[in-house]
Amino acid sequence: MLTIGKLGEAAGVKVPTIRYYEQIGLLPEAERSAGNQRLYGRKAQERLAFIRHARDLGFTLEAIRDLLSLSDRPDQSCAAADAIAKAQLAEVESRLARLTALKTELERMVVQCAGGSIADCRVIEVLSDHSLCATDHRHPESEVQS
Amino acid sequence: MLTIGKLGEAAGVKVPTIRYYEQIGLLPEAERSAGNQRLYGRKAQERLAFIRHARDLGFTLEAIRDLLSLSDRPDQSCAAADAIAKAQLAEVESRLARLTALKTELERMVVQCAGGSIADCRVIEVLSDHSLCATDHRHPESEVQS
DNA sequence: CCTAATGTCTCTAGCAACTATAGCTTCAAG
DNA sequence: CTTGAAGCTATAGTTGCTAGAGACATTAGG
Ligand SMILES: [Zn+2]
Ligand SMILES: [Zn+2]
Ligand SMILES: [Zn+2]
Ligand SMILES: [Zn+2]
Repeated sequence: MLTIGKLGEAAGVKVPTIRYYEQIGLLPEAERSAGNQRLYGRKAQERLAFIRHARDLGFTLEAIRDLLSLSDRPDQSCAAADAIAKAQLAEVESRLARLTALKTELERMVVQCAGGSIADCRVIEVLSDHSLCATDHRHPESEVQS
Repeated sequence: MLTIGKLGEAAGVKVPTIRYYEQIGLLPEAERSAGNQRLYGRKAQERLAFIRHARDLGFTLEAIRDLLSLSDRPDQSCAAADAIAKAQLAEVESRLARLTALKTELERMVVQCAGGSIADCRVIEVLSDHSLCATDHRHPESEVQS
């Protein structure tokens, strides 16, 4: 049995984060020692590692909640899990597209500025006027979820 | 002079957002009409457009605050503004690198899953074990702000 | 001129996913 | 037995908004 500190160290998760996960019901309430301190076994360790890895891959806590409850029913079809992963992939691809456009514009701004005074700064100039941009990089209004 | 609604429409910014910007001091306190409603002139319009464009390019409100106060002193050197833009470019590049790695892993997961039961689901399997990943995609620091 | 429909006002609370602080109690090493 | 690290709870702060309540202002139609 691990204390919360050891568990956090093992999983690469900060202690308050573990308590937060318990509070929102992502981790079950931990066993307690005689002195009221949390104790964790191997199952909790695996669950936390799963959460950490999914977070590292950009899944939201809501998606992770669903993935965890799916993984608790091994006999069912994995279609729902695959759908969550595909949705996450789509989300990442759309952010990638947007960031690529931003990178283009930021590079242009930075390269075009010859230095000098603010009055002649290309950075300030472009920020003041989107028509000086090469691409349409605007923030998409809404995301669709299927 | 524009009302807050017209200004928001003109700049593509929602009304509560404008009030929020005023509240945090990013926009100066607006003039008021006889009936206590906010009124905006051309200068406020330009300032809001600047903010909106910079937000679209991913700058934080803190960075925008600095950029605005720089642009209010046209005689000074633009080095500080350029530095902010370069930092933002670096930030975007690092997020791009990370998202690219995530995309790789998510694609692998999704492609490798042959369907079937959760017990055999490659998505769940990979999420349970980072050593099944092809790249090191771990979270170096901050994320989010789509 | 009156009314109904918008628009605007202030204030508060909520979202994600933590992080930080304060003021305790418990544990382990020496 | 003492001390300092680690744990506990509870609350508030972070970023950049967004949503709601309940009251006042403005505008268009009849
Ligand atoms: Zn410059
Ligand atoms: Zn632009
Ligand atoms: Zn699957
Ligand atoms: Zn991995």
